[in-house]
Amino acid sequence: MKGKATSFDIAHLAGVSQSTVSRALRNSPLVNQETRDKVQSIAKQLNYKVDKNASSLRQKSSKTLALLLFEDPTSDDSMINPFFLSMLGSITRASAQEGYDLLVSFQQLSDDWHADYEDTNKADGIILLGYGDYMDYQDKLAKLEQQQTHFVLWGAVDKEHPGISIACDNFQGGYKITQHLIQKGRKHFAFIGGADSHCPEFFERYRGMCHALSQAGASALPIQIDAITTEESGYQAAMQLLSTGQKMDAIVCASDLIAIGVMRALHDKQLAIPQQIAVVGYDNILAASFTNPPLTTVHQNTRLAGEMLVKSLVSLIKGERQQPKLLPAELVIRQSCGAELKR
Amino acid sequence: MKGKATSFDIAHLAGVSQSTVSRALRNSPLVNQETRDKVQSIAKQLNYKVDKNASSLRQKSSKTLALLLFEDPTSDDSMINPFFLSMLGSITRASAQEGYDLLVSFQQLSDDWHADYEDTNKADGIILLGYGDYMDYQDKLAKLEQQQTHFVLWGAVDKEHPGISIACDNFQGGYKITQHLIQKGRKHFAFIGGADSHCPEFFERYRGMCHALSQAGASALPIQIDAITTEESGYQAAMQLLSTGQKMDAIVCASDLIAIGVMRALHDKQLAIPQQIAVVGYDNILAASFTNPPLTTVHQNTRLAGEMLVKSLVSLIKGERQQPKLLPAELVIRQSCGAELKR
DNA sequence: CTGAAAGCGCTTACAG
DNA sequence: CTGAAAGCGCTTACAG
Repeated sequence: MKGKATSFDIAHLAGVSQSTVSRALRNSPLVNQETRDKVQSIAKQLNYKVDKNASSLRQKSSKTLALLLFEDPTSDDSMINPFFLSMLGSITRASAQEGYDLLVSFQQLSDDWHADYEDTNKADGIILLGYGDYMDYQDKLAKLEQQQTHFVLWGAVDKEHPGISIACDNFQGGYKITQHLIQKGRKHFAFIGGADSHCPEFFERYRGMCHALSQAGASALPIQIDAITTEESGYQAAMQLLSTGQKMDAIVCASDLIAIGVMRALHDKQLAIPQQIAVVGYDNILAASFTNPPLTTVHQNTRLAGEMLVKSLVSLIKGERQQPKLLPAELVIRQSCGAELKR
Repeated sequence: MKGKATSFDIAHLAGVSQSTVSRALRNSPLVNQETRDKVQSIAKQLNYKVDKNASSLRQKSSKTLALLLFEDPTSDDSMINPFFLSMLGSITRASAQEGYDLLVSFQQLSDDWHADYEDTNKADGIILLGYGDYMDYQDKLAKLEQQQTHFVLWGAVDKEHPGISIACDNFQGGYKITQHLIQKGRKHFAFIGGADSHCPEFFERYRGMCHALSQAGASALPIQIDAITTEESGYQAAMQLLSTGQKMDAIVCASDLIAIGVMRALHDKQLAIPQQIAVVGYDNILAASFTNPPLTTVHQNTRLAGEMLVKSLVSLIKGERQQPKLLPAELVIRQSCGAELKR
């Protein structure tokens, strides 16, 4: 036998028609048990595998999902946020569980989004993941929607924007962690991370924080300084913040990576964490439990998130209607939010 | 126009044959510049995209690579080793750069390896990644080889086993880090991690260590305790090690995750790192720079590794012969290997 | 430079 | 329960 076996080869050997082979291999109840067994055993012997290209072409479905991770335009290619890597892991697992293959690709926002996976019939649907400037890609989402692409989005749940999104409750996360700091006696807050609609996830965290603050009777809004999700950006932002000379005893960061940068800045300036300034993060990446002091943060259940994302997308592909979903945020208390203030 | 546009629709609109459309879209020099432009502009208008299933079926090449990450059988599904996640990132990037899509999947070793990606023509080649018991999958590799699957393997470069492998020089890494510890005055060594042919990567690191030791005139072999690559496993192994009561002042760990567990054990036992016992790891994951004290480790250049893996595989697919490749290991000195011994 | 035709390897109505 | 046939949407020899 030269080259790979095809269903015709099997048909020939089994003495049946090729259509019957196809049916038998797909376990069609239409075909006689005996014939089916015979065909299947020959297929196994020949190490036959159905050609997915042919099958997908014919069925107009590839049983494949595509994961698009878009990255902060400014982040160097050195490192991807560990949080997304962890999401990637859980999405991979969830896809396999649902019987779908997973295509993975990173997108620089600058690219001419070649999210062609569905247009080219390589994937049946797309999962979109990543922080980044929401305004920049909003019209790309609209375009996807208009082309009737099946897709789900990780991030901010928002009725306004196109597509189904799954997200952790960022407002709740920001609220909870701030409330905790207030209980610990903190009074003067700063927030580091983009707090506007360009960054809806960060913005929600910020709004949650403000809510907790106003509930506690704080008069002033917290100081806020922009930063993207990198350690360096967090470091720079903290330096800028400190140079203002404003009084503060707690810094809420939009992500753990930012928080790690902030802690480095505070160490450089010889400010004690948490005695002088408490620092908290968001995401609960592995490194957060090893910082000095260990970082208090908000955990997002990536396993569950990946599952929801995949399941929703699969439902969408099957033509079912889907609702956006909001997952709870969990506070992880470690030492960086710390001790009571010494007055 | 109902449904997606096909090359026939374009042919119709452009007033040429479908074959010409196909040629024009692939920029064939055979077709008249004018015709080509016309076809391409119509295609753009219709938002036409070639169907990859049809095209792959016809060309017998999918321009897709598959990445198979196999995991430690015992590791819970909670976490993938950050080192592999980082490899995954660089492989994704490298694939895109080479013009290939990337299919990602995790394999439990227990599974009936459905590495069917190439058999089903869904991928042109496979990248294999992961620690794990080498003996367990050796025959699977042999089978891949026998089926003439194109694949590259990350891990131990070894003439014996089937397939092309790319690896960091684990022997060199183990050698360098041990040598460094010897210079710092350490005398009594232990190694934590599987040191036998089931785990060729760890074994090489171990052998590098032994070489440095014997070169320095150490008489005895280091104590060695098995552990898989998880924090918990490292913790357990260290506890076991400490319970032996053996004299030691340096623990060399086969991975950072193991080292992190070992450090936790030493803290629990109130042993000062590095004053009483130095600890070093391997992989240079992000968390390693935040441990207390920061972990001395060996860095593997994942960006380069991903590139080599992808490039070698692509060459293999093109029918070129390939050689295994060995990348250098880089020592990353932090504080856990530490201060001079106080005597 | 262009077109008509064959064929990649399947799945699935249609007819029996 | 089975077979002959059509067709998924391309690419590429072949002929002109």
